[in-house]
Amino acid sequence: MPSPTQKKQALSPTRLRTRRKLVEAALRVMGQKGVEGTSIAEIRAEAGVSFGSFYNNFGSLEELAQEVFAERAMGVATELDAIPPAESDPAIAAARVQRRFVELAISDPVWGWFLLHADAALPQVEATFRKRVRHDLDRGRASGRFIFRSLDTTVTMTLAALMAVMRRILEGREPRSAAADMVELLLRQYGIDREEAARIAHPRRRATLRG
Amino acid sequence: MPSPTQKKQALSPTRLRTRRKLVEAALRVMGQKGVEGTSIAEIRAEAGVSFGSFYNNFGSLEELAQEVFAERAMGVATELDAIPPAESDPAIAAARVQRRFVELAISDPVWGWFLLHADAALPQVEATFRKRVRHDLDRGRASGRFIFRSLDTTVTMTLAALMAVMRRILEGREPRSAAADMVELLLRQYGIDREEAARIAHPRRRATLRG
DNA sequence: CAATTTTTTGAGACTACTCTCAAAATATCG
DNA sequence: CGATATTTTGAGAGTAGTCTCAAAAAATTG
Repeated sequence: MPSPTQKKQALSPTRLRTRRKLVEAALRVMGQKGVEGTSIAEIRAEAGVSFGSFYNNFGSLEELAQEVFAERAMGVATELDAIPPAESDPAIAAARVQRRFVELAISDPVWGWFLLHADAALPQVEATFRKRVRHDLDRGRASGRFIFRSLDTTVTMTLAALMAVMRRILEGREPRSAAADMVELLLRQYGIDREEAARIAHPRRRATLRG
Repeated sequence: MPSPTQKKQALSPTRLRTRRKLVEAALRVMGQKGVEGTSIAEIRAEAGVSFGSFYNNFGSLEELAQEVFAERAMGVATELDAIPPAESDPAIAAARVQRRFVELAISDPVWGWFLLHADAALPQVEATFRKRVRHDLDRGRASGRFIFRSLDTTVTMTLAALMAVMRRILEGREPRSAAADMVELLLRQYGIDREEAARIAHPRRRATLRG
């Protein structure tokens, strides 16, 4: 037994392969049926390993789900950090990150659906994204670019918008262009005026509005 | 057996009392554990009736959940329709309805939690509220008061905001005042400018903003 | 390659739930 | 009140899933 202070006892290649099968199977199955709607039996079957192997690697379904999220989320974070090499305008930076986040999910629906289900089931998911959004909005406000009363409420609404619009697009109920429309509405929330919000959210399109 | 065309064969008082017990038990238990996280066994126990009586009244948990929602939602709709006796400004009307909606839920947390869980589990819930929000926003846009690109996306974001802010307040993570802050941000989304959004969302408070 | 350690395997014990139905209780009615 | 119809009851059969552990298989090591 590894001592509790030892964070990672190097895992044998064999064990690592089994873990990998489970993590990948979990991403697929949980993406389809939700974290709570999935049984260990299903994941074990999809992964092609035995019950024993599941328990040899994870203590519960939730632990496995957390591992799936942790692995993928790290990749997404790296991707998002790489976008604006050095963008000084918080509005442009936020717009790019938000838009890319939604587009990542819709270009990889298995991940997108997993994320939506995990968001409802794992507190860690909301906490992770909340931290990042809060940081971005706080900087924008500190610089005077964003104007709003409550940081918490603005963060809550931003996260809710990201997830809801992502879901609607994945369901095929809204077009991909909804991502840019969402960004425009979020910028307005942050106190950016209508014309500028349109320009930033739709860099190429003419900023015409019905209304 | 009543013919399928007959919508409602009048239910006997005895049967009605059993239904009532089940509906009220379901509201409580599902509010706490979620629609999907609740078993028939739990509700039956909470209601103090037998398994047989459950099946004599409802075909499934989901059917019972729908009945709970249908009954309560009707009451809420009536309440919301009664608010602005004749408010012509769509912005003021929307602000009042949205704020009252959140306040209804937080003043009756059992209902609030049921609603949040049901929103995730029953398609009918989202459909019901969506219809109403869509109607209100569409009128506001037609009158020229609201300006936005996509009605669908704006509706999606509004519903997401209502549910998310309601949840955060019920969790005790945001103050009750978050409801008004939310309304202010939603009005900005609809194209109302900052000063006016502040005035409408916070009728009594001085409209001072940090930023 | 034989001994040792690690990992996998899956049948089986257990738990939790769903759904049924014959009998009992209750309500209704002439 | 006695006869009939309605409703409730709960034990029990069936299903689906969790978790365990002794034995088998595979990997590692001297």
